[in-house]
Amino acid sequence: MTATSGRPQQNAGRARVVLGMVGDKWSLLVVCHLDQGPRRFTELKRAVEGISQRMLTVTLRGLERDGIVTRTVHNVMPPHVTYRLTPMGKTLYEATTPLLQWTIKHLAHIDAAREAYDARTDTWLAGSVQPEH
Amino acid sequence: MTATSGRPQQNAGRARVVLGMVGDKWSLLVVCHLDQGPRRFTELKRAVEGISQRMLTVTLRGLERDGIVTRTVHNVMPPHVTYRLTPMGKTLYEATTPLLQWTIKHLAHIDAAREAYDARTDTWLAGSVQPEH
DNA sequence: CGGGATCCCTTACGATACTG
DNA sequence: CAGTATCGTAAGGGATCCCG
Repeated sequence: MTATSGRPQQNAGRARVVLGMVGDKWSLLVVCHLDQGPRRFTELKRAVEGISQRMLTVTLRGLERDGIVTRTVHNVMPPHVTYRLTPMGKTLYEATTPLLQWTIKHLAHIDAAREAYDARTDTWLAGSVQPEH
Repeated sequence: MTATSGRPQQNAGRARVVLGMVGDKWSLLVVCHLDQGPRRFTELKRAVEGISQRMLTVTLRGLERDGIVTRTVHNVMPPHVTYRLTPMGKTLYEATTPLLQWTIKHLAHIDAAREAYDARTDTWLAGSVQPEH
């Protein structure tokens, strides 16, 4: 048997839960940065390149709801809010490590596979359609 | 340092690649089933509950393009096509194992966190609006 | 500073019908 | 059997404005 026991249906079903949590565009990015230590909203906004303010809010709310991060509000002016990983959040990030490692290891191979596939596909298209007269 | 070395920006950037591959609704499900051995199109269709014929095709094409599965056509009538994991596909699935394990371990805690969060949120909403009558 | 509310566009996805 | 083609809907996500 493989490392994960049980029927594939079960495994995969569970997998959907994690993917629902960190499978989106930004969650893992944010978790990754929070693994470095607590961060404030604007710090994250700057650190996570390309994220919009709206998506940072949405992402953080989702992570908070799932118990991955905690949100701490210090009632001062101007507002001061810090986000940090929960212990569970820490373990979640650690659990993604093999996947990170895998990606780094296979990145070149993946790119090659894609180019090869696209080249095949493009050729078929070019060959099936007659260049107009 | 954590298990993954390098700057978070790098790690997370790589993570996006894997998530782009298996972060969608069906890919990991399909990979999971193919880990059991080669399968035919209709076998997968039946095995992966709820997947539409269209999404199975789309998913398989994507996995094929990324070098995760191979598609083998036997030219007979009726058509006979088998899909199987590539060696790289095997290792990808293995790399997801910790995440599966993590999910199984923390599922109850996640549900609890969600309910607690939702309860808090609902209370706030209920408190701000007066019950009519 | 740390958001919420709104608008709008692009994808992902599902249902259905047709085909070699 | 193993798809392709087409359509409609829902969700994801970005840009912008506003507010305590």
